[in-house]
Amino acid sequence: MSDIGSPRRTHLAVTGLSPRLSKSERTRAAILDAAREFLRLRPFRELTVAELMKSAGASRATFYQYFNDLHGLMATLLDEVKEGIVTGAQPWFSEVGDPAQGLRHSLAALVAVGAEKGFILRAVSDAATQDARLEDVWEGFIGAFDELVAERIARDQALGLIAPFEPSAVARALNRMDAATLIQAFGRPPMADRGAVLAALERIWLSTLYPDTPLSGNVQGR
Amino acid sequence: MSDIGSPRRTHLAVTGLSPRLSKSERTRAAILDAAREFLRLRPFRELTVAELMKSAGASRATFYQYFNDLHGLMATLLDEVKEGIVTGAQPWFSEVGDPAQGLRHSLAALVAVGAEKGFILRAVSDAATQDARLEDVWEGFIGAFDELVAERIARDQALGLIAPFEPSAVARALNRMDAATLIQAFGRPPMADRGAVLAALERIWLSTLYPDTPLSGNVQGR
DNA sequence: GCCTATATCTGACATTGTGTTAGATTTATT
DNA sequence: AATAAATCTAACACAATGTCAGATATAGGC
Repeated sequence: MSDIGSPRRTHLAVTGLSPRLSKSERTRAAILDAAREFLRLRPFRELTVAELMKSAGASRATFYQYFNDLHGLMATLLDEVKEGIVTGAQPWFSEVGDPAQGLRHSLAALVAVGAEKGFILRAVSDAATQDARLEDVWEGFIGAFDELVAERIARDQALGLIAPFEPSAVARALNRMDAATLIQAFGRPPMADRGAVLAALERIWLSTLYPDTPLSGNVQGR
Repeated sequence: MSDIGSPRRTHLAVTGLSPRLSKSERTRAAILDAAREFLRLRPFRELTVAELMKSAGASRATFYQYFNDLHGLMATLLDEVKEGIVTGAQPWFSEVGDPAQGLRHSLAALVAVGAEKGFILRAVSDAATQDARLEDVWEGFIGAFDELVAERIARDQALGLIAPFEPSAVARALNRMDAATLIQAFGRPPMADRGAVLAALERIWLSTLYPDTPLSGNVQGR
């Protein structure tokens, strides 16, 4: 959790597992909804607090009750995406079954999440450019995968399943490729073809790490 | 040339092939120098016209004599880098000699340029986030390579040198990888190790396109 | 239904940086 | 010295931010 997002908080009436959201929870959700709705169609650079809060149906001052600034809001949106990506990546990381198959499943999940939340990834990476703290959050997010992937590669190298090479630079490059590709393909309308994107990433990852695995199905392109 | 950069221009005293720069040429160069100097160490988000022109030794108003805004300036800086990259990429594109060797040379040149001008690439890609016109320029820059690479792949596929697959998505992914990797590695201090970056890119590109080529030298990492 | 804490609203403010302009002044060139 | 080009100063309007005080509304417990 990135902690960037939230300012002074008041009592936060936690009425048990209330089926209904408290007033402040609803307001907060309305702001996040409005932001998602906006960013699905328009770039972060055009987002202003005033317009956002008009959509959210509250006053500009209220925004600052819930977020320090727009970058804090973006950090919150990123947190939402994190989970989906982390769990989607499990098949390969979990190290059960055929590694190449696991990698394939992980990539498929990554592309699925990317296609759904790509606009958030784009907005966060755009916003990170303008704010040192958010930039740290964003790079921490990607950097975490750098380490996981490098370690995963190293383990299969120890088993002789992957050729011996220094894994960390390769991991970094592949992860940047994924991030940039998802953002390019799904960061804004019009969306690219999911299958084509998946096929490309699969080809590159598998060729690099498990070159003896036959590339399934769409060998001839989509 | 991106045309974004320049505003109203006056007479532009061209005194033949003058060995010395005219006054306006010197001012313009001073601005660009100051920008490069700044961006080598600090991110684009911290660049302001006032501070830039203090370093350049001219008044704030003068800036607007030469550039429409900071994004225009960035477009100009990008133009400088373009050339180096395009010529560096020749070996593979030119299609003489062993393709895998050509690719290797092209990648080496790319990494060399990246290590030198990476901070400009980072600054431009950061700035592109904030300005629709510059964003177009930046994406056009990368998109141009997407097409070149896709065509180059298609040609070797026709010769049976590269496995058959739909080239454009792969080209896009590999190019995004290169851009993001160079920016990550060399976009700001501290700089990454050139050799390690080159080895990683080489491995990925060659595995994907020419998998039967033995990976030279640093197979075991550096 | 009342009361109180919580949340919100309005309207204003100072701040920062942008891009433009007018008119005076410097500098280069011939 | 004369002229044109380049620069300077100083001011302006503008957009957006983040903050604040005080008035007002609203939810939920009693």
